[in-house]
Amino acid sequence: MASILAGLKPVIRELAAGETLFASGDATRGFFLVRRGQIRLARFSASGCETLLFVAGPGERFAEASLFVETYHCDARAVAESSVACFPKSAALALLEGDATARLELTADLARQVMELRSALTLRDVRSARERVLGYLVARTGVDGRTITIGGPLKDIAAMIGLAPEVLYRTLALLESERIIRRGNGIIELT
Amino acid sequence: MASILAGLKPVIRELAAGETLFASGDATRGFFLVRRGQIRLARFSASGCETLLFVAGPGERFAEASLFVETYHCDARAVAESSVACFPKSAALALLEGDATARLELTADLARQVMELRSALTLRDVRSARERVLGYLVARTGVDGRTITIGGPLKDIAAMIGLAPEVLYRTLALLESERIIRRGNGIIELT
DNA sequence: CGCTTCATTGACACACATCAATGACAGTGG
DNA sequence: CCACTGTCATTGATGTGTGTCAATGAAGCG
Repeated sequence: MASILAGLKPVIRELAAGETLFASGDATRGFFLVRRGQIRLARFSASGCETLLFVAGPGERFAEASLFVETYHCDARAVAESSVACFPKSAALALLEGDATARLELTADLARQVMELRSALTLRDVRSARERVLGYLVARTGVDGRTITIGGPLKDIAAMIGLAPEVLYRTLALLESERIIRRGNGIIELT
Repeated sequence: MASILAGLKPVIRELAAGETLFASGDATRGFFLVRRGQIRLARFSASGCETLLFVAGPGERFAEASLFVETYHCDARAVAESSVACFPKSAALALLEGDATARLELTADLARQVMELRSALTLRDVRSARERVLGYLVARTGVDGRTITIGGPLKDIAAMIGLAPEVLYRTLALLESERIIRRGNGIIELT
């Protein structure tokens, strides 16, 4: 990911909790990378009800698609005190036109995102918490096909796979009692 | 859209209703453009339940991401008797390296897909069937911000937003009784 | 040491999935 | 032209799995 950004000079912006980065209808300035904190992307319908689109955490990019449209189509607000890097639209597009490596990389990266999102979407259709957790674990096994390293709190995983944290805790405990998984320090192992 | 196709010689393939274009695990041949009919992209989880990813209609491309991986990750089946243009992988990749217009177009399309998939994923986090259906409807309103045109059976929409068909029927009936929506011939209108 | 966040387990209610029955409708073939 | 068949839409009844609330303990942190 860093290589795509290597040729660009981002503008660092610090945001207080609750501060707005951009609003729906604003002219697009470029895409962003979260350095610290969380940015909440949401859309408000005419009737005023809010649709949460995405919550971007550290290391995640968002609004890449803004490179190709004139105005933002959602609101971006900092959940907590945050720091984001802003990559200007014109520079990013120029890089895309000029640098063969960068353009293939961005395209391939977007393609990978599409596949990952499709996988995540498929996982959500599994009703059973047990099967969904197993599906997630299998999908996240490392090269040995057995070990999953947990980076960050379990409740983040719960949010990612669309379960209440308590349900995830219970399910993991159940799977462990069935000897299907073993849990260690920041590690889960399939048996 | 035609521009991306200008430099390629697609292979035209005719499909009978129900015929499979490719299956999960098949070696990628390239991406496709629907000329006539409808192609249904779906994925089956280990437990056998189906996730509807996309229904591609005339003029729509699909499986672009396959250019960057070795095997397909979903099934493509013709809903009705259809005709698709197949753009071979190698030729498409060569075009991507050479033609700036084609490259930007494909990248923009992938970026749009990422946005749509994120929206779909976010929608799944809405527990309440009522709110989820409303969210879907709001996201699918046309230019007037009020009208949604239904192309295809309601049960396909149910699958797309992760609800049992019966629940969608019930929810729509409820919303209609509350005067929040009006239903007409293949049309839903927000009030 | 408080204070906060995370993890864990228990109890409970409710919303959704599921099964079932019926009607509407299009397509098909005799 | 009319039974026949299949799919879709609709509504009812029912069970269960998940969300939610609550209480407790553990661990990191100022």
